Amino acid sequence: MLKDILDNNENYQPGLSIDCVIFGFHDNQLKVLLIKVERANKWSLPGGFIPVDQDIDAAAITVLNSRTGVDGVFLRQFATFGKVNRNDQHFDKKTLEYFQIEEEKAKWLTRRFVMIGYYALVDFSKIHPNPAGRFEVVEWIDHKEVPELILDHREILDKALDTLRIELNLMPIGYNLLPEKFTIPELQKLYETILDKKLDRRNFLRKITNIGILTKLDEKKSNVAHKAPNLYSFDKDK
Amino acid sequence: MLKDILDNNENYQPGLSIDCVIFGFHDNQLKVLLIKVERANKWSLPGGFIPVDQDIDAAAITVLNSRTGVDGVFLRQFATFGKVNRNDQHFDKKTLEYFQIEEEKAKWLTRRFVMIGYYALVDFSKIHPNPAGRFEVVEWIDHKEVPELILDHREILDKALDTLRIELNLMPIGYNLLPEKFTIPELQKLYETILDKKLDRRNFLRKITNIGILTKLDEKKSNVAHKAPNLYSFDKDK
DNA sequence: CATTAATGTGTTATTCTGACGCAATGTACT
DNA sequence: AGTACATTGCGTCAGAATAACACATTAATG
Repeated sequence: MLKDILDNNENYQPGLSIDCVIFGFHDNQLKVLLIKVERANKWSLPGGFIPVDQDIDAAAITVLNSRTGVDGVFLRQFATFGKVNRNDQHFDKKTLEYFQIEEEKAKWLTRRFVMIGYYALVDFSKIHPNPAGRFEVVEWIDHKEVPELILDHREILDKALDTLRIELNLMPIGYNLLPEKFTIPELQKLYETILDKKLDRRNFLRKITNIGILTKLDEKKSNVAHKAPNLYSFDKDK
Repeated sequence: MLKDILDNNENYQPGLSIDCVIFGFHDNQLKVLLIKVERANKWSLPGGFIPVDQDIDAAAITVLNSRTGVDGVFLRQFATFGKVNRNDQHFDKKTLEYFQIEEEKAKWLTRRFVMIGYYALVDFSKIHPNPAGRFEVVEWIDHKEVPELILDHREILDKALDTLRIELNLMPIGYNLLPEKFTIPELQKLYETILDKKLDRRNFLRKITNIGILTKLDEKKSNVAHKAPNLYSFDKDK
């Protein structure tokens, strides 16, 4: 895969890559999809290169799709990172030998890479994390327990979360992270988890219903302890 | 200059450039700094390439500084543009011949360029637009009278303005565009011009002073018609 | 059938916002 | 000199949005 790209590196935008911060919500935790390749001892954000004949937005969709199998979801560019030392320390001599990459072609890979960051919001229940190969691990990790990441990926993840927090107040983002039918308490937990603070139940309900994008379904959640909460769905027209 | 870069193109990030949307405020107009090179019939945003040994933020500062002579001002990345057709149609055959650029090196220039957009807020009164050479025109143009621009520069300018409008509500941006001492009515005109709508004098005063970042000076504007307005300055501590 | 831990609905006080009234000031004109 | 006038400075008030809190309702559990 990597070797394919290097062998045809003239088909890819040089010194430029895309990383996706993919958020999901499960067990009242905000999860991030991280990958770890064999031989590496640190995790990283899923990323990819940019074919010269693809818009960068399209390339980002490709990255997201290849890892999660979904498309048509919320995907948004949030920042571009280009510190001088953004070269890929993964690819030291030993690794290059291991992958049987010729030194000449390695130059394409080991230069400074400018990275365009996207973040995505996906419905956790619909995703089956998809490793690109046998030597790769793809996993959902609670954003509060993210281990050390390669390069500046930690900084990038933080920036993505900052952006998410700001945009959460500007548009009804939350719905992308939940199944089609959901309860208000679930939605509130999502907001609380992202914003990392407690919200008042009653004020939250009023605010969220006042926006007018929720449809109250004639259906209640079953098999739950205590009072069964009503189910809602997102009105896509608005 | 361009030839210098091409002759040493290995020192520059390939397929990547920086454009700056530089805003100023004068005569109650929001101005944008645009440039026009000889032989071109359209205006464009000031831009530049990215030295491989410079952070992209540093490269943006260089672009800003080379055109305006100032630094240390508000400069902020707002988006990255990478549609497939973002190649520089400036450089058709005739132009390349005119600049005596060899075909081989021209390839470096005529490929698809991904562009990182920054916007800057500068104090109009301190700027002396600085053409890079004899064949270049640099001018402040009212944002409402911007002529047709090259490529997607119009779209980029619009996006910069959108971002400015949003961030105007999030942080006290206005001050970067005014001289050290200014009056509340001046500040209000600035807000009205950026947001393109009338604001109520009294409500504006209340809101802006409540933030607590303005210092009322013991000084009034002189030589003005009618009642002399009080001067304020920006409290940089906050 | 009472207990319990949730959900659904309502009330009140406070703050924020928008719309407007009026006096104070300094220039310009007669 | 005195008056008209445009603009600034300060205040008021009603309505909307927000925050804090009380109480009744529901359904699983023992």
